Amino acid sequence: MSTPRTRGQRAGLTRQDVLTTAQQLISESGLDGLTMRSLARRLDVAPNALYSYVPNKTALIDGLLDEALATVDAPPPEAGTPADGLSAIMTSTYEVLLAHVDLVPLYLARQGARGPNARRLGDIMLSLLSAAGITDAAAHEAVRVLIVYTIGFAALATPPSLAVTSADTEVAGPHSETTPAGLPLSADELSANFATGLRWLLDGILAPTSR
Amino acid sequence: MSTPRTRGQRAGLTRQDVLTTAQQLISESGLDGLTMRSLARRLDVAPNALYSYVPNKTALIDGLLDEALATVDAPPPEAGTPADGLSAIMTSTYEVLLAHVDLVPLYLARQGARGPNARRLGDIMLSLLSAAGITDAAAHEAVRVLIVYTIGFAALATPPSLAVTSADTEVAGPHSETTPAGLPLSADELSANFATGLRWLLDGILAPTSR
DNA sequence: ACCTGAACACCGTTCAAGT
DNA sequence: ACCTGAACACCGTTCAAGT
Repeated sequence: MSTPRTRGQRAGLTRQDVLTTAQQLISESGLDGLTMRSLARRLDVAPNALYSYVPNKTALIDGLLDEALATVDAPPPEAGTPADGLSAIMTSTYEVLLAHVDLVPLYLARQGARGPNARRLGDIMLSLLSAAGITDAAAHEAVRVLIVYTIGFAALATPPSLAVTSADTEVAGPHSETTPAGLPLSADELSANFATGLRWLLDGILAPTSR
Repeated sequence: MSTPRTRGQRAGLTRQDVLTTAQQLISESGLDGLTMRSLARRLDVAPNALYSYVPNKTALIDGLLDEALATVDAPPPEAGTPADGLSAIMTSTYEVLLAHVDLVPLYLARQGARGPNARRLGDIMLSLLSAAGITDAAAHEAVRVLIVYTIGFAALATPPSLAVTSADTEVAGPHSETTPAGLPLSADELSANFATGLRWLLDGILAPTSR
């Protein structure tokens, strides 16, 4: 638009530019605010220019997910008890997810991302469990439960229908009621709720020989 | 296509036809197999004819979600202990979700559906908790934890990238490895995993004065 | 009320060509 | 290697018109 580039001229993009701007678009206008075309528009290139940096939209989103996970604070495996370590890593993950609420539905849709950072976190969790004497199948069970619980809970904090556009639900009766489980909660209440359930899970996981 | 209807002729559709066929399309070809246009094609009507039965695609999907939840087996609140009742209702929900794997990402995206059937299940859970002496905020906490856990776990059983089209991930090295948490599990293993975590949660929730 | 025709404003992606 | 132009095969939704 502004600088009318012609045929052979370069825009000087990098893959980082593409990812960063994509995240910006999502932050600004939600999940469907990000299209290959809107992204290209923002970067001031033609839509198909993006395919020099990303094989397709799916890969672009995978990149976003993994980039967010990179900021999860993984405590050194030696410090503290395994329970504390697991609690810390899940809580940090929860907070990172909250900082990227709009990505949460995507994590859920592809059940937890597959990138290198996801693997890194999984490995740390396994080593913490191993230090607590839990290995093999039982350890993998525990990891799955914890991941599912954490992402799922982050989804609760996600404003309903981020990805949904026209949500003109019919006007309710006299009292417009709360959601199924009485959803309107503060972020603090939800965090406390998360912590409570996490403790239950960790107690169960780490209980001597599964109770 | 087949019977060339003209201007004023009716196709004789019902809302049920629309919902049923929509579910068929999803079962056959996944989430992006369902578009307003593909649905209309299957029903042999023009795309905009659907808007006589459904205000938009979002509402259509909400209808699908609630219809699935209608089949959840809610045990009579009197039979057995609250723990058994809660376990039964969550297990039934889990099974229903597994029977509709392709809908799970949608449940997650809108965090648990809002229809009448969702409300019905929530109310039953609350009354079971109440019978166990858990009310108010604590009860709502527990409901949220259980719902999130159940939907989240169903997501684990969902084949990765149901909604993702072109998943030509790069070919791995010598050994094509497992997913982050070692995902390739049988349905039975996952169900057992679900049951284990559910027990942990119920133990925590129903423990005398939160331990 | 239920349906069609035609259109609007979009999508993601590919193919060929330029430097 | 990086980019544009142009096109393909789609979307969801609306508006006007027919019976």
